[in-house]
Amino acid sequence: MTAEKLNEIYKLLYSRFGPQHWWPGETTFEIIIGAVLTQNTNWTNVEKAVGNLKSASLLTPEKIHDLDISRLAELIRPAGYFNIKAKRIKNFMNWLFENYRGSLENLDNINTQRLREQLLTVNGIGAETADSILLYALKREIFVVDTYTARFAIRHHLIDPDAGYEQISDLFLSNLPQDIKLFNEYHALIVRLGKEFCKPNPKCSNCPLEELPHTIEIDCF
DNA sequence: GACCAGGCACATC
DNA sequence: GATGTGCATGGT
Repeated sequence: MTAEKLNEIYKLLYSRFGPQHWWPGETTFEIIIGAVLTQNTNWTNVEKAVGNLKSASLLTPEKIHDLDISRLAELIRPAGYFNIKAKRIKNFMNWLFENYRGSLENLDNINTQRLREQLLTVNGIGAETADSILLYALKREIFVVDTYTARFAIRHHLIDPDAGYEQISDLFLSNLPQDIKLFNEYHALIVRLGKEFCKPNPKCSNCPLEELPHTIEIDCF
């Protein structure tokens, strides 16, 4: 039941919006940095911050690891929360250098769940950031849950309104084929839907999913 | 000027 | 274990 519904929704979203080409980033490392920078922040602000790092030719693990934290904070200022995010990026770099000699390739040998647990030990990397890194940067079979995803799942009665992160992520993982490309595109399409229609305010109108039976719930966050 | 944006950790009850 | 708060820029 849920599986069919998720499949139907996916087809509707894909036919309406087409492929979203996620994650917008040229390298694995850029995607990881972007995953931290985008925490509770508009993507256009993240692009400015990433642009600053690129212009300074600093977008490699070695350079960021060596970079002075106050300089890093200054460069990522447009992404907001720049002091805390500079710390979080540094925490990730320290983890990478202490455990994997600073090489992202060395993560390839690690089992997905074990890697997820390790990422979650890094201060500043929570469930969504870890999962974004795992799916979009490291190409693991993981479904990312963000604000848009939670709002979408609740409004369409796919999940209990006070479900936690793991529960929502499990909804997709358990009812979709285990396909990295599908997980990638589905999440990106939910975000696209969220940006254009499924907002907290104003409420949904002219939503592409309006024709779906039993899926429209106007109130709730 | 208010509201929102691809969260997270920490304090407090 | 739930609930509240700080962190901050930039677009609408």
